[in-house]
Amino acid sequence: MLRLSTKGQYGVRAMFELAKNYEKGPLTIKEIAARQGVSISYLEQLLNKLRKSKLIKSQKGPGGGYVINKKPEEISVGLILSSLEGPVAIAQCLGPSAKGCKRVEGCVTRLLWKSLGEKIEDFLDTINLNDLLKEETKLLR
Amino acid sequence: MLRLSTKGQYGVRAMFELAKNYEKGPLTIKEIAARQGVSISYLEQLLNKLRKSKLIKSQKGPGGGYVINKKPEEISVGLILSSLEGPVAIAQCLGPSAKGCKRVEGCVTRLLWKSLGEKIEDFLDTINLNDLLKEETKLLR
DNA sequence: ATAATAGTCTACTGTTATTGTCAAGTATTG
DNA sequence: CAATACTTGACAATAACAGTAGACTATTAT
Repeated sequence: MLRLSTKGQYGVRAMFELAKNYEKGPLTIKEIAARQGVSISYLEQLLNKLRKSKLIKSQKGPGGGYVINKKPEEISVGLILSSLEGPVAIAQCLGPSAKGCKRVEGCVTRLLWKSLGEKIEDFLDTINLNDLLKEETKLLR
Repeated sequence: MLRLSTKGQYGVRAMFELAKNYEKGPLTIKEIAARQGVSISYLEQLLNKLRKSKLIKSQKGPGGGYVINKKPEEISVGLILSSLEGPVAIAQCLGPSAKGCKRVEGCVTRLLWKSLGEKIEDFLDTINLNDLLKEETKLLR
């Protein structure tokens, strides 16, 4: 239960690659796709969304590619995921298109999902790309 | 993102109804379905799973129905959800059928999803049906 | 006994979201 | 101006979800 789509997973991994590379200049989509074993076409869509939410910027032409648009410590995993998949919405009655559920008032389970959602978002917002970078150097040691 | 299926939502609500009723004897599936506005056939499947994991017991024949099999405070929301939908598995590489991902060692994002999953399970395990009952009386006051 | 009640089980179907692929086009640099 | 690389939108396969249907079994009250 509560599976995250591959979109979110690939997206975070791509951002992680970009963060690792951000002082060396742009990374081509081809390179990112190769490192992750994902198709270029699919990755394009994700990077597109991330670019539109200003988390990354792109540079065309030879030598171009993608770079993160903020420092790694300023980009939380929560930001990445909400750019790609919208806000956490455990139940429909909590999402942007809330409708149908007539028991909004006094609905105990709704409160439950709401507070779970908040817990998750809090967690995701406290973790940024720099944390992941540090985590990796720790693992490789 | 991270939507919970209706299966989980209906299941928790059904268990909540049963908890409210548990001292008054069995509740028929018909009654539960009516209170929730869900079809009997669909609800059956859920109650079946809950019965198989011993969270509820059933009684056939006139006057029969379903009753919870433990005290409300002994049934956590986490238990209910994992009976219905299996364990929390944010990413495939964490689930029971983990396969494909060759970067298991040193995969930073995998650790991220793992600890998120644990956070979620911890939260769900700390909340039981009695908590929800108390919450409701608070809301109705 | 037997009729009425109530749960059990399995198979099937429509819908929706996910997970991609493809192709034609646009912009930038050397 | 050619090579490189990003942009966009349409489309298709697959899987998961959500729900329906029907035939069956067990229990109780009369």
